[in-house]
Amino acid sequence: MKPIDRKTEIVTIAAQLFKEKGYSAVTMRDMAQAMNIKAASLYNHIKSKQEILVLIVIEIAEEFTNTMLQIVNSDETTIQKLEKVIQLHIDITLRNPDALACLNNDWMHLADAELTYFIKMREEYEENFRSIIKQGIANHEIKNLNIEVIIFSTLSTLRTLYLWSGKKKSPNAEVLKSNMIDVLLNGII
Amino acid sequence: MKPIDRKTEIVTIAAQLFKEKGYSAVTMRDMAQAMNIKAASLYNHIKSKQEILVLIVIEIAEEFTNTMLQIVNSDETTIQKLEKVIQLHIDITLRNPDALACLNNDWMHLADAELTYFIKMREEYEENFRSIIKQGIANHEIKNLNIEVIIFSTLSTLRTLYLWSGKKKSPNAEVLKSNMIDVLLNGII
DNA sequence: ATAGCAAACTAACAAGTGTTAGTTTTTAGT
DNA sequence: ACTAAAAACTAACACTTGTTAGTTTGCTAT
Repeated sequence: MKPIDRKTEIVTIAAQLFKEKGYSAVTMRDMAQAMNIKAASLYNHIKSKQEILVLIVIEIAEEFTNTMLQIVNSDETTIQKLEKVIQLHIDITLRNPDALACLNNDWMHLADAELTYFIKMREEYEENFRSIIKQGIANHEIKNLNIEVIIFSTLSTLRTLYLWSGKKKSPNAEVLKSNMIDVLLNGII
Repeated sequence: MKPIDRKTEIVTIAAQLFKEKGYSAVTMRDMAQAMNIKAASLYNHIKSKQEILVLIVIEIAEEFTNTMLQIVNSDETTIQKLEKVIQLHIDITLRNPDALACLNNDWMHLADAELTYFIKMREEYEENFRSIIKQGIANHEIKNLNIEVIIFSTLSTLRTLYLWSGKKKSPNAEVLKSNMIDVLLNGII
């Protein structure tokens, strides 16, 4: 009795396909073929193509948002907070790299309420990240460089972590984490 | 007598649209509307939708490839080489952020020979970058961290620079460059 | 065995896709 | 003013898209 239902299977396969070609380029018939069924059969399980995208993107976005909120509100040092943020990205990405790719590349194909909701979460996340850095600079825990450059380069790296999935040269989670902390925080020279 | 011909206009507008919604989600009718003409009229200037993508992506990819080759083969220090690579990305990105977005997100929609060609250039670029880092580690100019993590985090940041375009908070080219060098090479703490 | 139900199927739709053919308008040089 | 080229247009094509309706298959619990 494997408890994964058909709907979850569809969403999982969809995420894989979206990662490769992007939401718009993947057709319902593509997904169906990947599951060895016909396109119409998908509709016994899901409401629409949109719904699949929402299921992939929103849940993960909420996880990021919620965990980030905890980190920001904890009373740890800036460095510790940053380490936790790095950990958060690595954990979620390694657990579901396809969904992460989707979140990064296909969020703009969300519609209506979900699109608004996603954008709000994304801004909130960035704002919380900014406040961590800001405090770190005030504390002199972090160098007084251009804050936007710091945020940008760190988030860029963390957001594209999903590209590691399936690469032979990628190290395991622990090595990845410690090296990532080293590179992002201490620099490479 | 402004020398930009109609074909260039189409490619420019297409790049803008591709940046917003991705290659697959942009229709010929979308492009036409953005130019206040009908879709069929586009074909007086371009051969196909594919051709537009090729024109946007390949030229820039070649510029990256060629300049990287020069940098690798120059006899400068590793640090100087890395600074030049950062400079390269900033220069090209600021000159044409839309095309850069396209190169990053839509290259997989290239077809046949151009797809192969692009992938070859991309691998070559990465391999050259890797050899710079490798030599830097051998020289003790760069810390002996996991080389793949170094490559990945640096390239991630440089490749997503196009996201700065249109942001109010983005600094000018010089400030951007010096801060980027600081953050990427020396770290933030 | 059989009823019931989940999940597959076939067939079809209306709208949207890239693209072509043929025609008219606009522009520029004499 | 006239001609020729450039660039727009209308109309249509063949195909693909997401989705719906109605039907058949296959499993599970009685």
